Amino acid sequence: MSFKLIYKNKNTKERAGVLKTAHGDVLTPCFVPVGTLATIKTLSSEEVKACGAAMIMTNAYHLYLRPGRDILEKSKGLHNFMSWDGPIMTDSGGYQIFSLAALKKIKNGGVEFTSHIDGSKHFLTAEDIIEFQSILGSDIMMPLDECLHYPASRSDAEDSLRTTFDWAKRSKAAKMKNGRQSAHQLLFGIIQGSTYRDLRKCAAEEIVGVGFDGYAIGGVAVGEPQDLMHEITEHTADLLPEDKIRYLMGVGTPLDMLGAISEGIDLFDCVVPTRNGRNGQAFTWDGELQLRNAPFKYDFRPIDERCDCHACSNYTRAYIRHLFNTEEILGLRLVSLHNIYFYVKLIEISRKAIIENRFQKFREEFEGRYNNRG
RNA sequence: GGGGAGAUGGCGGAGCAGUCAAACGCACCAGACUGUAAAUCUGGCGACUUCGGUCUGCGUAGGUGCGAAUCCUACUCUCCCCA
Repeated sequence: MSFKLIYKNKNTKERAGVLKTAHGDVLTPCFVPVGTLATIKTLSSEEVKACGAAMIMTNAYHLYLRPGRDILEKSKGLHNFMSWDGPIMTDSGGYQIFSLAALKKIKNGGVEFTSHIDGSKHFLTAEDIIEFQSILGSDIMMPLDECLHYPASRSDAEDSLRTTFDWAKRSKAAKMKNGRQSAHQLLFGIIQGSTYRDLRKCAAEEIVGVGFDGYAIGGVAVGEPQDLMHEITEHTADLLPEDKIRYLMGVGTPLDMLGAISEGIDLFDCVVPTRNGRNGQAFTWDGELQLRNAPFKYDFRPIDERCDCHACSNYTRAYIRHLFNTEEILGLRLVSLHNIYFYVKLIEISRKAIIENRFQKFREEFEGRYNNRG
């Protein structure tokens, strides 16, 4: 058993648990920062750790292109390569089929794509992706899947589901075949199905039927309205076994995450705190700040007066605005650092509230304050 | 003293009779960003506006012409070269 449920409210759906991995335990709910190219952009592994992040995510597809298999093999895996000794999850490249659609073609057993770097052609099967992730030595592997845009036609969603299911089975078989080399690695199943409730149900049954160490809900936050995203998330989460970890892929904003926790989600990853941070947006207990904006010119308070992260303990909004204004790299770093710290803290505090049976009240208070910015 | 070049919106800099409220860049002001081809992208940037327009505008003052940032005259100011 890799996942243990520690607390589950009888009337509501939020849960607290612990996921055991080869590089340590992950307390859930948990937010996982995204470091696609084996770096949480602008931050060192030590800094990310200091933010309190328990686990990070990188991307197999991107690392396959650069630095490539050879270097990762010779560096003795990803943990060693990037000096991160905690748990690592690796995304397969399924999202890149979505985001780099023009460069991709789904063929029997895998995906053919044109490298966005040098234009070279590659064909990767579901098995290749698993094998590569075993070279990376990640603690959690994701199978190749297809993530559709919103809106997707029903027939596209059905076709895509068949592909994703086929890849899921092949991924699991490939992992089994790897034997001892992958024995310490977890493999999650991904539930797709776009916005079609019955397809989500069908996908959940099939994927759960194959049996994975955890279950991911994919294909959300791809352009659909917020309400719909939550509706699909809750509906899909309800279809998953209670004793397995549930991962909502690519979500989200602070409000999205608290909503999803209420829908029974345990794990999140999202680029928002880092990408938006690099673009000058800071997340605080009082809402979001666009630190590049003129009103911060003379604002000598920290980003968030309630935050004790490195950036908030030492620097002011006026200074950070100045750094953005002058395109100094430190600005990107300080806001990225704060945002990750804030995300991690928010979910940590949520976990505590869940265990103390007061999560809904906490969420209400947080939302009230967060939306009432000023 | 002689000869030459030029003055365009916050700055740099196109335009050289109509399609010019004036390219482009910078600066400035906003907005977006959800399993990262993102330190990126989008929009605004004379005034007023019932959002259709209206007015004021390309050093200053006149003039030509249906029409001028664009042509002519004078003036003011800058820069370069020669003494």
